[in-house]
Amino acid sequence: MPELPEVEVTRRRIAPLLVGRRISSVRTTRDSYFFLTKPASLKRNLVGRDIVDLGRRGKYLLAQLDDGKRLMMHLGMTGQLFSQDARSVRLLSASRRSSLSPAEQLRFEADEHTHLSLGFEDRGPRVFFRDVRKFGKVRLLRRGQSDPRLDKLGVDALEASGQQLFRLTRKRKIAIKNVLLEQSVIAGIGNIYADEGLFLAGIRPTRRASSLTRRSCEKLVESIQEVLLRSIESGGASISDFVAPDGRDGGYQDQRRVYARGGEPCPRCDAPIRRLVIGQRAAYFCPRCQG
DNA sequence: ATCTGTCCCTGGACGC
DNA sequence: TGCGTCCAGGGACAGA
Repeated sequence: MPELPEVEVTRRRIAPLLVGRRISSVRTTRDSYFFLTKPASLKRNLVGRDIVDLGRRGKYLLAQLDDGKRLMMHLGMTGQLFSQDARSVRLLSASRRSSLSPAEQLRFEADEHTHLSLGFEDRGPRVFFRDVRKFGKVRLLRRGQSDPRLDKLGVDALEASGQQLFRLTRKRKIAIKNVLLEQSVIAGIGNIYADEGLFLAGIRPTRRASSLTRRSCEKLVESIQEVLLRSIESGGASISDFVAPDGRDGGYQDQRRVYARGGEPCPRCDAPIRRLVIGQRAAYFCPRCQG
């Protein structure tokens, strides 16, 4: 479940394998809704281009090309962007692993989930974009062209202020947790960091958004940023599929306080962590600490 | 403008 | 061992 920290860790570690290299070959799976730009068009437009920069907005990655075009990528739920040299069991399903020898498991071969594969003129390692559930997206933007998905994004979570959150929640009657998940309000927060941030701020996820005071909004944004930064430092959260571009697991899954810890004792007060479904999504919180 | 429900997808966990 | 069922969830979209 790549959220801002996982996308940022991906950006930092894949950038050295993209920026400054010239694309010489593009392989894809067959067309599907994963491709906002058709595979044939991707190939046509990418081959021969240099990548000059790799940026991030919310959970989107944007690779800047030397001709002014941009490659927009979203990792969805299970997207993995990584080097051909990466080694990780997370790059192979359990059933696939079971039919391979230990030596074979160490060599990743592009499989049916590897929707985009870039080769480079320098003949160094290829870069793969793999996504089992295909909730990810890739699109080529022409020079100066934007995408409605980017246009709708709110302020990046690392740059948000409590003041902004306060203003944007005044008319919102739904649970604060659901507002945090809206990328049009603050971009980059997903289920894990919404729960973790709310825990750190001592705010119950079901709390009606408009009932938060200015002070609570400030505390909440500070808490979310603290959690996001700590996760980036630890390499992101490898709870199910996330793996860094070099094949390393993140470390934040072990630091998490409440997310996916239903029934376990609260790290602050020992009360059992509760699990609720809010807006069709699981939410974890401490019923005692989060008043 | 805001909110709710549904859908896309696949692998893994779990129960029988 | 194998099969069926449920769950995970980011985001687009339709309809209230």
